[in-house]
Amino acid sequence: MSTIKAVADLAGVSVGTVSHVMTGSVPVSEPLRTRVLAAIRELDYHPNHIARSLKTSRTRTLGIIVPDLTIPFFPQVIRGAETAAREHGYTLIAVNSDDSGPRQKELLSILRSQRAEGILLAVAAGPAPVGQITRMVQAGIPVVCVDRIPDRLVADSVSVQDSQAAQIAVEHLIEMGYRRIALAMGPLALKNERRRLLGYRRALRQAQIALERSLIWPGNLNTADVAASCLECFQHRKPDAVFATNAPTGLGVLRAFRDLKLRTPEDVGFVTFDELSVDDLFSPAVTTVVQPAFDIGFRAAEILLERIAQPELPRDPISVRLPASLRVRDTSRSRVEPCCATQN
Amino acid sequence: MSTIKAVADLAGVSVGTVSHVMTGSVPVSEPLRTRVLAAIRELDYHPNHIARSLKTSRTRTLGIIVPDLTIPFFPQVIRGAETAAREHGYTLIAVNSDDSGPRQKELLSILRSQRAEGILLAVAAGPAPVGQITRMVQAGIPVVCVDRIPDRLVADSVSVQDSQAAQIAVEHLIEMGYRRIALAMGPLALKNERRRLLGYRRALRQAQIALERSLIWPGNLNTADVAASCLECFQHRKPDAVFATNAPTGLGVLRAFRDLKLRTPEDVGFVTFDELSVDDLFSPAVTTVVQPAFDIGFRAAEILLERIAQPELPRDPISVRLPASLRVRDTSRSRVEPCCATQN
DNA sequence: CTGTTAGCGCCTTCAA
DNA sequence: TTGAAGGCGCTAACAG
Repeated sequence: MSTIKAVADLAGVSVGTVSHVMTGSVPVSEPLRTRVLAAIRELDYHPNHIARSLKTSRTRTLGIIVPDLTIPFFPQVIRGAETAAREHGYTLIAVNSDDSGPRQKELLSILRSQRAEGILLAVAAGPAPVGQITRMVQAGIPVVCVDRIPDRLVADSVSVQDSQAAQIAVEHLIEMGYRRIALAMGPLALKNERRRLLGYRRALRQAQIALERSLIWPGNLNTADVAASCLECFQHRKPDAVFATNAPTGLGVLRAFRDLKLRTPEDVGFVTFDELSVDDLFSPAVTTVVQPAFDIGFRAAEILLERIAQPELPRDPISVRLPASLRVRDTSRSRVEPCCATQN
Repeated sequence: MSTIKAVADLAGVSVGTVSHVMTGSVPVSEPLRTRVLAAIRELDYHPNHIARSLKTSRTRTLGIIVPDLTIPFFPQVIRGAETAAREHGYTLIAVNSDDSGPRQKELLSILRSQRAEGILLAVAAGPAPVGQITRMVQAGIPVVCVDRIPDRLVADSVSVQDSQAAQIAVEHLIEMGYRRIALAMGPLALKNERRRLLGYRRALRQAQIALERSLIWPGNLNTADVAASCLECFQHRKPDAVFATNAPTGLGVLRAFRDLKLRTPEDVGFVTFDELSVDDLFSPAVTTVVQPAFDIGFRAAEILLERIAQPELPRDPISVRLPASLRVRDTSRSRVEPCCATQN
């Protein structure tokens, strides 16, 4: 691997001159410029970012920690963040926490050692070590939370308008004629889930439907477990529709439907957060609350980059909440009023 | 951000001693050890990987370039590679090339500047600059190709057994009673696609079915385009089954079926490479050639790490071809012999 | 066992 | 406009 010195020698100039043509910070005469450029090509020289970073203490690197890259939502967030990062000459490095608190801690530490200039974080569902994050921010490494918003943490965050999203979903079900609407949700420890519950309650209240505690089913984000407990729940008090507040839960509910031989929407209505299948080609075509995943990543990265660019301004935490949209498909078409579906 | 010197000062030792307790390369007496550890915690010290790398010229970082993170196949490959990397104390950084040759070139350059110690590469579909890759390998940065194997490039590679995978899919269709089997495939410029074509031909030959040129439909990996041209193809000579050699193409074919109001398997049989939907919950449940995506990533990373560990051994290129499996579902059950489906 | 010190490759004053 | 030189934070001899 050739060094700046090798280039300088070959071009017959000093390392300083080579550096100048590379950074463009100081003007260099055309003949020297040309010779340097030729030497660079000749040697297939790739400047050592490591050394540059050590000198400048700028790595131009952002980190993003997600629970699991194979959940379709996150790659989109990453693409959004990557796009924003690239526009500013930054590289994004993505890692998985497996929803494990300890692993997240370790990753945060690694990223910090790598001197990532800022971090996008979809917090692990487990007990989150808020202290570490606070310390990072205090140490001058901005952190922006995406999607998952941890409790008790004052930080920038970008996510969907949880309660509004849940509300439109439930309102839609109500409009379709459903009344006994169950809420299959994730752990109440997650703020997002609590806010989705809020939207659910609000929709019911506005429709003057009494809330039934037994129709609220908290889960653990594990599809198999959700499927099992959902079977259980259906024994007791059968709802006429189910709204799932996240994708793993939604899949679990669908599995339970299959095992119970329940058809949607004939036997039970269904709406879920997040696209469960790749395309509209498959049935049941599930009515879905679609999050602006790319935009969430993009906006979060923009905020992060701004914090990096202006570290001295300790403004109040920025909270961006982007609207979700409802994609009405087959699973929520009521038997009662089959022709009133509001498509979009 | 505190430095090793700050830790040394606080602990009342020299920087060398701190370094020793961190790396464990040299024994340190217990009392000093304790004091150093305390100082590290006290200062929330995170060793600067940048500086360490500059000194040791080891970054313990691997790069992986994929066409598009949002294609479900790749996150699994990445998880596999990440797992292997982690077992060896390496970090994996993943980036998207958008199937663009120039972008891939740029990423390779960035990764090289970052001093990634090795690179996993799923080459962009466009014209691939083989020279750059060869140069990297010559410069001592091993490259292992995953999934996509470029032409005219002598390099390590890990992918699925393309021809075998295609063959079992087509054999299955034949066994199900289909005879006029169309092949919806990607560009012939990709070696993988050519090998899948080979498997198709072999299956037909062994079943003594004549090959019909008009039933081979090369495409461009774009779902919408495939759907359109597939409609076209169906005008001419209607096959009784279609085998798609990759996921975007498979989706395109399904769209065409929908537009043509063709049902599977009643009107036409269908098998595709790669899972199209998340779960078995959706219909049509598509018979699928499943690639061992995680293992592909895992094995590729292992080979890469071995190359890194033993740079001096210029062995012949390693080519690993992992077997795919056929997941038989509904779209390939023949009307002719409805009860003979070989489940697995 | 512990401390000292010379660079790793680069950027950036500062002089010339 | 160009060159020389210090030092970023750390590790790895080496000396004590």
